[in-house]
Amino acid sequence: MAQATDRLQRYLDDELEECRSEDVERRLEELTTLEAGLGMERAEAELDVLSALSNETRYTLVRVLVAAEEELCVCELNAVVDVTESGLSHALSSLVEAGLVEGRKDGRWKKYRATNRAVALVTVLEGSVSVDE
Amino acid sequence: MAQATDRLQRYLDDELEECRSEDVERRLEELTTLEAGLGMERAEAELDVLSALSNETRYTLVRVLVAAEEELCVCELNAVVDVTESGLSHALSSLVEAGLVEGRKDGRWKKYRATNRAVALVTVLEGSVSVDE
DNA sequence: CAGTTAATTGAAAGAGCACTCAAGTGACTG
DNA sequence: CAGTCACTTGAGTGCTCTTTCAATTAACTG
Repeated sequence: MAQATDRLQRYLDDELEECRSEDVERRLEELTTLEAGLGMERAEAELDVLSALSNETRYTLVRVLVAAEEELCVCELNAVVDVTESGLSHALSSLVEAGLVEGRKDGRWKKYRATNRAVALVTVLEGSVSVDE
Repeated sequence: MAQATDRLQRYLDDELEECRSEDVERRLEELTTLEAGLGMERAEAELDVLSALSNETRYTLVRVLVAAEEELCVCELNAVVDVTESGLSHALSSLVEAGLVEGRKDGRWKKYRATNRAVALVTVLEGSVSVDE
């Protein structure tokens, strides 16, 4: 990290006309503040949500449940993803943990539906990712 | 898959009063339509974006760049993440590929800034992930 | 133009994940 | 209450992905 601050010092030397070591200190502090920004634990929670979504099987499940706008049975979801029953169960469990779907037992069937969080995220993703790539 | 459709048949038998094999066919078709929904290539693009974001190093970089609201030099970014110079470069390259940041060379320094896509996603994430977890 | 500096690239190791298989739980059914 | 069915859980394994090291490119500097 010593070398890293050296480089930062040279950079600030370039940007500002002159640069004292206090300027480097201040810039480092600014950067740290940016990173802290919203709390660390919150950033971690967001990362958990992203991790849950960033997998073909799980993202497909979420997309389908959001599009369905109703709860679907595990046996129905089994038809849309290409994994074993067990794999599907694991996937759904991750999504529940991330707060992206909710499960409800109905007799011997189990039904899942998308949460508001899932709807919001999928909507923005579909809006912000354009076709040209 | 034969067993899977058997289960779906029994499920629909339960849900509807009666159920013929055509009903199963129809339901399967509906589910496939839900999955196809927006094009497959679009879903893949979205998944690429999610994969790029779902990593601590990369997500931190995006959050910082979004919060900064200006371009930052690689040497500044080096101060906020805990990887080698090389690791940082790899991370930024992934983010560029996903359309989440843009790079610009300025003399011997290189500066990166967040794209609109990144701003939109981070904003929604921060909004939809509540503190209570 | 030789030397230093900023950043990138490729290869290879190490860690982390997503599957599957086998076994288990809870709920209906005859 | 024994059997079947729907789904879940845990352990193990192969594979992907992140990171680092070493080498390279590109730009300024004396």
